[in-house]
Amino acid sequence: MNKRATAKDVADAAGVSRTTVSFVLNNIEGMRISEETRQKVLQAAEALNYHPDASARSMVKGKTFILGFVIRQEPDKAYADLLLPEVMRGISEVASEHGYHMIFKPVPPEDEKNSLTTLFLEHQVDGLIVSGPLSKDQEIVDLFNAHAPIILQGRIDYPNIPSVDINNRKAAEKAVNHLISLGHRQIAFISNASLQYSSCKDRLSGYRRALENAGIIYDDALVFYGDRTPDSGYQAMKNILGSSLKPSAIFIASDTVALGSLNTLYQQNIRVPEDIAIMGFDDIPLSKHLAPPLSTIHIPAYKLGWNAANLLINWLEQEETPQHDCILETELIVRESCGSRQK
Amino acid sequence: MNKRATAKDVADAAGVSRTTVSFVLNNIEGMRISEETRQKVLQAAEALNYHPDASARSMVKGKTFILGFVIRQEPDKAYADLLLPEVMRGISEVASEHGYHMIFKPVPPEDEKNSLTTLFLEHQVDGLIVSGPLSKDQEIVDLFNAHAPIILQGRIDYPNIPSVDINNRKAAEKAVNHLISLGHRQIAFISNASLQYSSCKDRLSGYRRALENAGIIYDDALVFYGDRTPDSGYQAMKNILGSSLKPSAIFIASDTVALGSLNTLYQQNIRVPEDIAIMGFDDIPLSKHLAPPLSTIHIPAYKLGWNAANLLINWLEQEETPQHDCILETELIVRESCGSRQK
DNA sequence: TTGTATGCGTTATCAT
DNA sequence: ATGATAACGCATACAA
Repeated sequence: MNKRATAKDVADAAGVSRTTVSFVLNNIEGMRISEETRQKVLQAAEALNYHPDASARSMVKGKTFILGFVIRQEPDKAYADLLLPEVMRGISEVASEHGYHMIFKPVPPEDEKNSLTTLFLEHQVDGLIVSGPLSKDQEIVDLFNAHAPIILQGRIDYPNIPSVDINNRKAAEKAVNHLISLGHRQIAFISNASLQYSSCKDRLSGYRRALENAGIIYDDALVFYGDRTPDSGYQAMKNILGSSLKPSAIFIASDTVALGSLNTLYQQNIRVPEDIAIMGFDDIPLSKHLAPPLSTIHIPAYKLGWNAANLLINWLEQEETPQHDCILETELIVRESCGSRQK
Repeated sequence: MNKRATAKDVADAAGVSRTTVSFVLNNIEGMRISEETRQKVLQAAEALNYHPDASARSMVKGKTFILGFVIRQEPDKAYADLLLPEVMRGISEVASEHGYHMIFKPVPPEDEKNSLTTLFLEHQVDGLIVSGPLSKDQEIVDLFNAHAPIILQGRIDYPNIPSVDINNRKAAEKAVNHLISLGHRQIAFISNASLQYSSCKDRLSGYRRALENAGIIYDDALVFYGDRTPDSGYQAMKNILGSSLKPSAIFIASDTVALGSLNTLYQQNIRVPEDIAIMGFDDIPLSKHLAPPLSTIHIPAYKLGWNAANLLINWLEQEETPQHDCILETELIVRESCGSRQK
């Protein structure tokens, strides 16, 4: 890149001072500038293709105009999340509108060199949106208490940290109720991941609650665990089929995990939904294209990102911490994998 | 966030000058500093939790330490690309190792306010990795001629711009050869997207070449177009089935598009591979979990990103433009969707 | 071996 | 209405 024009160059070209240039270009209210100089400056800037230097600007403003979107997971898991791109799209759209950029980064907990705190300390970002935290995450708590602008996408076991989320328990309950309404009583559960994550805990509790409301006894033996990957779903399903359990339906709390489970069933020539009903969770973009199309719970991923970014930017610009969590509605999507009512 | 400590604070605490602090912290070679002051500075920095301010550092160094990863597509299409997360992972891993951050952004061509050039002019990034360019992209050419550090992930019709890519033609040929070796002669083609993209053009030409090498006459009527989405594959497949054509195999130059096509077949009770053979392209993470598991061409997405980032950072640090393109190998993945040899 | 002085490109506070 | 000038936090050439 050839050398860029500075404000001084524009000033020289227009025959005014740097201050005037700054006033004109930033549209300062108080100062009334003669239309003549105004035009001169504008033209000079245009001619020299002047754009303010981001570093210089951010140094003097004390702001980077950069939002961090960080995932509390190992990179391979983080990037495998099929809902993430939609969340990112929501964030970056809002960011873009407000003149912010977004840096994306997996930052697993307990990573010394690469902490959330460092991002603030080095002043790389103005604020953070943190996705998929563990229930206990002391660093987030500390940061919040130090008044760092930080929005959770998810939930942790600590009050008052502004968050954008869905009601996982309620959504899971909705999913299992659907299965129950279809006549299923023996319903297995495959968790999306370990119960260290609050979303997993909440989905399990929704499953349990739906069962109990229907007078079905909750049975630990029917609960299995995935780790967000199709492979884990493949394995979990094998375990179920290999056991003496004969569930007529399975609620899998992640479409991605369900993908692997479906694969097991395909291999063993077990038909869905004729032989077994499958209910997913997440509504990843391809669930509707699976064979059979997967019934699931729709998560408004784009809106999740959109809301998180808006809360954060509002916080940054208005200097006020959001007072309320933002809980978005989920939707039961009935496709074909659960079939219709059992005889 | 409470006020951060500056180099001056560290200097005061250690009882030395700011210069000394800088020397110690940046490990300047020439200057030999007494071990005593060295320790004093280190301890003071530690105690104050000092981290250099990114904006200030980048202003004085004339570098942002930020890499831009931009997609030449509309946001909704860009974020729907299921291979992208792996490419990002490759980039961000390398970036991270070298102390760079990555900003990700869809920047469609012809977007006035949001151009690649602006990113450089405002000095938001040190360099760019541009994914999925159209064959003709004047802005990229101009930028390259102005010596902007820019790596293509893909190819455009202009020589010498450093790029990281696969050999799309050869890969497509490989895929179609497999179909031919299985005994298929009537092979339809669904393009991943419009031929404005060179990857699409190249895949089509590979298809054509394989046909001709096998003495099969190329027929325009067998060529259909997707637009990277499952929906477009769904529609294309409907068109094929609705026509008088009766291909025994279809090469779909995108697994994502194939997903939709598979859905059409499922709905119409057409079995894969018994009734029709399907070959994909991309090897997105879930292709192996589909029913049936999809035969496809594996693209080393992570390595694509990894190489692009390495080339770019090398360019930035060594000040030398890469001289050679980096063409990565693809691999034919045989799973179940093509079946075995036809009788 | 360490300190002084200057510059990076902006914005913003003062005078004029 | 416009122009000097200071300040932001850091790195570094030069001086001591």
